[in-house]
Amino acid sequence: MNIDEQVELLMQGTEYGDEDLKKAMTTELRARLVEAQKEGRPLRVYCGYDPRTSDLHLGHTITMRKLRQFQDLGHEVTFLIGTGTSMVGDPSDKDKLRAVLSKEETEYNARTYAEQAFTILDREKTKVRFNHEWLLDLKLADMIKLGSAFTIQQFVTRENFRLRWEKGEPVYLHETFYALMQGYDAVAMNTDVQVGGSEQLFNIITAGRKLQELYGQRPQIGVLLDILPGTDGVIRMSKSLGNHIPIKATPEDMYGKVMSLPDSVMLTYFKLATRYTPAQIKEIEAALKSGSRHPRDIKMELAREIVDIFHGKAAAEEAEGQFKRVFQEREAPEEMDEYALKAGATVTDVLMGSGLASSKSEAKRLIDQKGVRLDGEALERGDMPFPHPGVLQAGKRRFVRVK
RNA sequence: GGGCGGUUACCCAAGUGGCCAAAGGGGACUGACUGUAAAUCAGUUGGCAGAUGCCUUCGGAGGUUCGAAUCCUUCACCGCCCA
Repeated sequence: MNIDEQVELLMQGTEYGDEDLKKAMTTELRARLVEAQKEGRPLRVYCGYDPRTSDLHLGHTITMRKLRQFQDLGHEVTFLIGTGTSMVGDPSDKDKLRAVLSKEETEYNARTYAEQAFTILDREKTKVRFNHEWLLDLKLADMIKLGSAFTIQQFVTRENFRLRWEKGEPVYLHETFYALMQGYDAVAMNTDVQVGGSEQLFNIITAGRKLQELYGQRPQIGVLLDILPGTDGVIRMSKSLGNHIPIKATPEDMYGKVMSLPDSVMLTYFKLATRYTPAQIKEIEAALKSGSRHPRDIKMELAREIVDIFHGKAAAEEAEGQFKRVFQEREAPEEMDEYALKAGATVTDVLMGSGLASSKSEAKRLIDQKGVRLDGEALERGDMPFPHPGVLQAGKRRFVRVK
């Protein structure tokens, strides 16, 4: 891959919210790549992860995908776990104060986090580091030096703080340390490139670069990635909003969730969450625009790719097969949970016993809404004895085989 | 330390003595439509019961009242302001 192609790949999916900044970063990245090649040294690249959850979703993986691209181009990648920074909690993408985590929680999360990250990163080539190693040893004198590079105004005008300020919510002093601490990570590791979400603009570009200069280093290049929307297609993917695709989801579930995305975000997904190259994505974009390919088929390709990444090709194909059966042909899936019919059980009993309904009222509601079918026929009453063994269906996609 | 305000169902949020299982929005679920969706439309969204019936819920505990999410006491947590 030549340098131009490398730059195109590495800048794929980035979002700076400002064209000039994007141009500047692209130019700097290009220059640094040329230089590294000439000197025969890899770039030092890192991304920091806040170990406040152990349950990763697709949104968490987009920076890992980017790191992997650097890795594949021969650069040195550090997976940095924010054991020090998490004591503060990044205020960047929240309009609320974040809870401070205990050391135990943090360590547990960090371990499972890294483990899941290796479904994307190359384990052999990845350095894992913890920023408490250098952050917690900082002296007050160091903090003063770091603090001298920033003004109160910079923080007050930051949108997330400003909103809280205006709403009369507290903004704690220690929250402002976060940017300094993250910036210092770049200094401590003397990095060339830092990858992060676009909400990391302040931390990476303002704080990181400024502090590196303060310490006589060359400022890093920020590779800021666009936000991955959740399954609603609009809001950033997050578990608390319930619009996430967990990477531990079963292949079938993952495939179905991807298919439920609105068409409008398909390309974003290709750019951020798949192994596709810029050239391949351009092709898809063209096919979509000209109408030469059905959007549904393109989305199926996306779903296949994403399931493949986490579960492998075979599982992806199987998930696709099941999806076609259940949704396109409206038939029952091949594999489903089974439930042993007990003598004298009513329809309601079976719905509850098999977990299709969590209460009798819910069972009744489902039946009233014509959402319950046995072998394709709607059941009318909940209080009648269960007619006969067969495939029991609640809604469109929940099935149980009653024996 | 002082003054004031808050705590409601999955989330946000209305409700200031009976008409409150509790408005509205979001989310979720069901149905129609469809390319699987999205959008749109209709419905459901505490539990139990063969209907207008009963039980549990409005931060915790206790009290006033025929009757409380609503009033009082107290405890806990949170916020704002003044020092």
